[in-house]
Amino acid sequence: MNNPELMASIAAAIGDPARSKILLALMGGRALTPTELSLEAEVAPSTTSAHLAKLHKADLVTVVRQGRHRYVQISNEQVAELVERLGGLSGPVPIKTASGPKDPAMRTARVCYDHLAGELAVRLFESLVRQHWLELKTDGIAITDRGRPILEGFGIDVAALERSRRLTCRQCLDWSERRHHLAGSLGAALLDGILSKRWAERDLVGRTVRFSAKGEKQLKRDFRIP
Amino acid sequence: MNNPELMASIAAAIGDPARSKILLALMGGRALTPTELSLEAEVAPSTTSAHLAKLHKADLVTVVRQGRHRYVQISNEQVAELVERLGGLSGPVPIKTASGPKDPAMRTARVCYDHLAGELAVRLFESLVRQHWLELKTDGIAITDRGRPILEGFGIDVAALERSRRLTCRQCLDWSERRHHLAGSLGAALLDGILSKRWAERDLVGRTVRFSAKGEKQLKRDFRIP
DNA sequence: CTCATACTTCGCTTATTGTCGAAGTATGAA
DNA sequence: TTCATACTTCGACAATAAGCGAAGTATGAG
Repeated sequence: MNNPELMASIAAAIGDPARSKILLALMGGRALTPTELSLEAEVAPSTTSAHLAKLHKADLVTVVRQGRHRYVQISNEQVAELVERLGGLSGPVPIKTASGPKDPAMRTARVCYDHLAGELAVRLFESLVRQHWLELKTDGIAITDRGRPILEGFGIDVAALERSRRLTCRQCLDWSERRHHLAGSLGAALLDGILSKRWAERDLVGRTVRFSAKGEKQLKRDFRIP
Repeated sequence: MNNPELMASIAAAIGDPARSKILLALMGGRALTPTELSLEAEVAPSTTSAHLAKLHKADLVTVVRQGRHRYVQISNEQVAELVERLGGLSGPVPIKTASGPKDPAMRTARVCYDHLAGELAVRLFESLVRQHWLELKTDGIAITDRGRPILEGFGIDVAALERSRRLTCRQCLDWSERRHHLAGSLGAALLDGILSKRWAERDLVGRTVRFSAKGEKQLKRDFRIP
C-alpha cells in the first residue's frame, strides 16, 4: 500500500517555488548546471545547492559531475510524468517572455522531458494509430508489423528499443491539448530523429521546438498527418 | 505554461505526513468526517482542522456540512489521480493491520477513488476491450455499439453517462499490477453495480473490496473474464 | 604556478509550520 | 432547557525551512 511518509516527503520536496522552478526547467529534457538552475529559480547559488540536495535526497533528480561542472537531470520518466501532472493540475499560465507569441509555439511543439509534446505530437500519435503502425492495447501500446518498417525507415532501431527495459510506448497526457501524445523510448527516438534530420530545432532556452516549414511538411507527409 | 508557484503550493499542501494520510484515507472514495480523519492521521482534532483548511485552500478537498458534521471528500478525479501517482511513485509498503493477509486482498480488488482497482479490475478492463465492448482510441476510450447493450444489461444507463460532462472512460494506472484499470464515470458505475448486486462488499474501514465466491464467478461469467 | 570559475558548506537571520490543550461555537439528543 | 458531541479558533511552544553572504574546496584556463 502507499506509504504516506514517503509520499509526503516527495511532495514536500516539490513543494517550494524555487524547487518547482528547477523541476520545470529540467522538464525541457536538458541537463542543467546549478548555476543555470540558480538563474531559473531566481535564488542565490547557495540556496540552489540546498534545494538540489533536497531534490536529490527525494530521488527526483540525478547529478553527474564533469570536471567542475555538475549536470542535473530529472531522475526518470515517472518523476517527469508526476511533474507534468502537477503542472497540469495547476493549469497553464501565459509565459512572460521578451519576444513574440511564445505560448502558441509551445502549444504547437515542445519537449516534454525527452519526447515531443504539443499539437503536432498529438496529431503524430493519432496518425501512428490510425495507420495501424501502433496498436493501442490495455497493457500498453505495441508497434505493429506494419509500423516496424515505417519507423525503421525513419531511422529508428525498433528492435533495440524493444530490447530495452524501458517502456517503448507510453501515452502522456498533453496538458495543452488535453489529448495524448507518445512518450516512452519510441517517443524519445522520434524526437531525436526529428531534431537530427533538422526538421525542427529547439530554442536555445526553454522547451519550444520549432519546425521549419519544410520540416513540418516532411513530418506530415512521412507520417500521414492530415 | 505551468505555474511554479501554484504547482509548489499544491505539492506543499500534500507534503506533510498527516495530510498525506488524510488524502490516502479519502482515496477510499468515502466522505469522512474530521474526527475520522483525525484518527487516520494520528493527530489532534485541532491539528486536523488546520490541515483540512490547507487542503481546502489548495482545492484538493471539498467539505460539506450536514448538521454538526462535516464531510470531506477529494475534490475531483484529477486530484485523485495525482494522489494515486504520488502513491505509485512512493511505492507500496506492507499494511500493518490487525487481521490477516490484507495486502493480497488489496491487490485483488480495492476502491481507487470511486472505481474498482486491483487485479480483478485490470482483468475486467482487458476483457471489456478484448470483447470489443470498449474501444481504445488515442483520444480516449469509447463504448462500442456491441458494448452498449452489455453494459445496459448490467444496469448502467450508458446514455446518461455519455451526456455527462465527466469523462466516461479513462485509464488509470494500477500501481499494484502495473497495468491499467478503468476509471471515469463508467468505472464508477461498474463498481456501484458490483456493490449493489452484492457480488462484492467493501470493508468497513479501508479500501479493500471483497468478492464473494459467487460474485466473482458472476463477474467473470458476465464479462467473459478468463 | 596563479588566477578564475563552479559549486558547496557554514553560520546566521527570519519566517513558516506543526503540534497541542483550552476555550469557544454550532448542532442535536434527551 | 440542559448536556453532549462535533468541530474550530486561539495562544503558546518547538521545530523546521528558506534565504543570504562569506569562506572553503575542486577544477580548469592561462
